[in-house]
Amino acid sequence: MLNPAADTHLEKGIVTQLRAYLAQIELPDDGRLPPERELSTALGVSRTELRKALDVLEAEGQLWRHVGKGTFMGSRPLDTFADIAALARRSNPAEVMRARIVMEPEICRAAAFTATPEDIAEMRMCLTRSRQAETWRQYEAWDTRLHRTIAEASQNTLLLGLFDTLNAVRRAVTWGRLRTEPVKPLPNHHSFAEHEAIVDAIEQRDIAAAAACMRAHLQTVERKLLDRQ
Amino acid sequence: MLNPAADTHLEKGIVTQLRAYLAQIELPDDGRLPPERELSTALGVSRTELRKALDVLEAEGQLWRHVGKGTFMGSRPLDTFADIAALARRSNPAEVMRARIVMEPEICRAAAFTATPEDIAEMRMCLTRSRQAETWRQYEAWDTRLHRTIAEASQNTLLLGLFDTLNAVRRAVTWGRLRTEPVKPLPNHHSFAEHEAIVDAIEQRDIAAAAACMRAHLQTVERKLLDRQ
DNA sequence: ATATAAACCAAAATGAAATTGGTATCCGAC
DNA sequence: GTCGGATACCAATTTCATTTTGGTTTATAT
Repeated sequence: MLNPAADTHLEKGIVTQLRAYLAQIELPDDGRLPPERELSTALGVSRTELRKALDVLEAEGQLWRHVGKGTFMGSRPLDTFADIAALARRSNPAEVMRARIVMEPEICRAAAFTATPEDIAEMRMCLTRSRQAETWRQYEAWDTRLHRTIAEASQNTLLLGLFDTLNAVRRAVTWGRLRTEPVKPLPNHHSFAEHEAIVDAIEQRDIAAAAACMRAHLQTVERKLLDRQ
Repeated sequence: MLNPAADTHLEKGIVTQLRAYLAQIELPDDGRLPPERELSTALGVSRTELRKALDVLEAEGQLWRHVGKGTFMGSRPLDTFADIAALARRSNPAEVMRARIVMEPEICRAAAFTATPEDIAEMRMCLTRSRQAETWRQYEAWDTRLHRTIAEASQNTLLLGLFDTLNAVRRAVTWGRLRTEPVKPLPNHHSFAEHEAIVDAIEQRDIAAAAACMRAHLQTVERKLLDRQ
């Protein structure tokens, strides 16, 4: 290796050799090609050199790689974070509350316009059931269902899907000591009146009030989370 | 067991016994309760009888069960379809526009508060690049990137994830003839001024204006879609 | 200096084994 | 005969250890 030009030429040679190999090889449906360790012996080059060549092709966008998965021809599938677990891993309770405050009032605004009497009846049922709850767990179940019923009432599949995603992340995020203690919710719990104000606004088709009440409610929830030592 | 009334009474006794047990027991976060085999020995009843009691509570909606998973307090989680393809299949352009009008103005409002100068610089770049676009395709690329930069500027991973999901559905939904024709965007295209108003508002930290401008922009987009024959 | 081989790491896939709600069967008690 | 209890079995699901895979480091030789 006296000459750096010869060196470069050799590396490029591996790239072209790899290109030729990939052009002739029969690939499975998912475009996955053999693991690096196989490929290197098949091409008669060291794994280090093969990886350099793969780096080039990856930079060109001809293939993509992922640890544990393998190396694939074509472009990487959209890594849209629709993955609940991945989202929950990167997020935290503060973000969840902020996201709820951003989304739910507007969903509630839409729902005030589109909710059917049947929707509203279900909301009322959630209200009474949550008041009758004997444990925090039961209360939370009816609270969650109320919020989802409102999202359903928006009559928008996509909004409902986004709401569900948010909710799934909320459940998956680690709340730690923020969790409620195992005591029965008191009758003067702030959420009762706030929930009723929301449903009232929806029933009266007071669109602005519906959004405002939902926002106020969620802000109270957020504040209570911070208050708890 | 000479008396059928006594029989019935005994069964109800198991139900109330189970209710009392569930009220006192400490449940894990997911509301899962011990497997039937444990529960039956813990309560000193046969599995058959326990299952009858569980059937009652399940009919009441107090709990739900699933083979292999277990028995859980509360109501069955609705199968959230966070799957992009499934969402796109059930949705349509109208829903996509409505969802954008619900979400993006509020995300924009948050971004006006949290955007860094670097974020704003990137938004400005998107503005100039979209003006220079030679094709609709290029224009859309920069338009999409502008909207996503705004979502990034909200500094909320979860909101960004929801925005990405919405965007993925938007791309996946069938637009048909609503698609733009392959002509270069005209310099007086409505979006240019609207985009600049949005970025201006964000830069001046005019939170209300940022939300309002984004809402106005998306409403214009929606109207233009309807105008086109 | 550079390339190679080897070892190691964490993410992901894989597969066997255990768990769990649901169901059928058999047996005994009344 | 009917009903409850015990047992065994089934299929869906989870759990856990193992393997595979791309990425990284280290040591060695030329």
